Amino acid sequence: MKTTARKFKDTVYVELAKTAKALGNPHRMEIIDLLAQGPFTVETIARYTGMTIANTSQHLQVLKNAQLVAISRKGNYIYYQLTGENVYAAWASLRELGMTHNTEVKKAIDDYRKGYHNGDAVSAEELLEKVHAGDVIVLDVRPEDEYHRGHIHRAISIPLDQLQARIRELSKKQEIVAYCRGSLCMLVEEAVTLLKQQGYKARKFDDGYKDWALKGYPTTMTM
Amino acid sequence: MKTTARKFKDTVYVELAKTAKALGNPHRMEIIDLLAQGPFTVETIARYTGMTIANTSQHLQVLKNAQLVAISRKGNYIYYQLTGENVYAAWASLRELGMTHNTEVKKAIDDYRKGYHNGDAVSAEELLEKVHAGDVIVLDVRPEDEYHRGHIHRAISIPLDQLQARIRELSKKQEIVAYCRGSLCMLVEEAVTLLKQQGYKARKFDDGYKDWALKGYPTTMTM
DNA sequence: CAACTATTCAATAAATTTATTGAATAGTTG
DNA sequence: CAACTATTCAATAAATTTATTGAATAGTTG
Repeated sequence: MKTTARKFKDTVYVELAKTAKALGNPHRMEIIDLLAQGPFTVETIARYTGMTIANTSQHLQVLKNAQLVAISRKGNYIYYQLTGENVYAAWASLRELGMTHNTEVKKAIDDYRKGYHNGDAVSAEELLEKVHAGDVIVLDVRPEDEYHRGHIHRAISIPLDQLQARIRELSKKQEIVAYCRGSLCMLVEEAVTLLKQQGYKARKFDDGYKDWALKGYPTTMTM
Repeated sequence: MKTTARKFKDTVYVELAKTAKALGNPHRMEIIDLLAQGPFTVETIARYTGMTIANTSQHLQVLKNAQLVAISRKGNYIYYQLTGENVYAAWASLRELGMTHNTEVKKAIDDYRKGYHNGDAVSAEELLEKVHAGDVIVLDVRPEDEYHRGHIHRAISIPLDQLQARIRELSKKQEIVAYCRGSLCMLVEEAVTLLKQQGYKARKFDDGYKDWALKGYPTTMTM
């Protein structure tokens, strides 16, 4: 009886460690972060992370073997995607852990944010109220395809690289809350800085799209 | 600007990967699982996990460097403990991920549970209602010191190894819900089997103490 | 402060992980 | 079905992780 219990534990811990190990590499961390936004091809992932295609493929195989990502074919391309919500949930709780416990991470975030002067962030609860009340422009600054795959309810899309050109579409009278992927995505900082420089009432959302969706707050797809 | 963003990301992903890596070893997984119950000495941890003292110490150093555990001295002994709740939270979400996605883990749990025939488990919500209503005996079968460090509100303590001797303390008329550490702790299975054999109305709690406490459900300390 | 004891350290060998290169493969398109 | 292209594979070298052993250390107790 005791030995069976020991064997059971051994199996479980070995397997859980494999999952953690699959996450335990900087490149794979970044891949998961990216794939949380939706499916991407090996080529896109490689370009995004600055790795070679072969190396990217290797890391994707590791994630696939750990059953953290799955593939689907569309035409000539293979798309990689997370196998489920709890993959991102686990990733997010590691990020959370890092952000509260890891001195280096805290320092890096502080340093980076210090470069901008964007004031206080809007919390998810606060934003939810504002969305319900309808007295806010919610601005999605991610690339357009990510917006179409899913965005905060009633948000409008102006990707960061088009923001300067399309800034007139926004009103200077209404409050604007901008958001991007998550608490490690800094597109939103650039967006808010740009908006404020030009006299818009802009604030940033504290979390990102995925965290919003994970809370079960209202989202929309337009595919 | 772009390069700074890249550098920021690199730092963060490298650090997050370190945290994941610190969790990415079967022994360390088990250590975290144990430390979630409270502080323990190197010697105790070594005995519990079946490792040598030196090797246990090495693994504890890894966890300490990753800021997942911290030490405190009491008399001649050094006690190791988790640095915070989100360490267990991250561990638990990895466990959750394993339990839903990992075929080996699911198989191991099924096989092990199959050895017992304890019927359906009681969910946390269900148990909370029962506790409020007061029409249930909540039975903590963990070692007594873990009980004293914190237990489900109104639970009584009979460690598994004393259960046979002290079984008369329980009533055959009232429903008994037994629990132990968590969803990977199998003490509760043995306890429920024993109780049912002797004619008690026993069921098992689906989660464990830590998961209950993490939900913010009522607990008591008796130290 | 001497004796004691829990814990850590340093060195080492074996095992595993990682990135790179160039070739192979598998699937699609017309 | 031939040509094409995205992706994977196999081999390799360098780097990292792991367990073990025996010695060293740091802190406590009386």
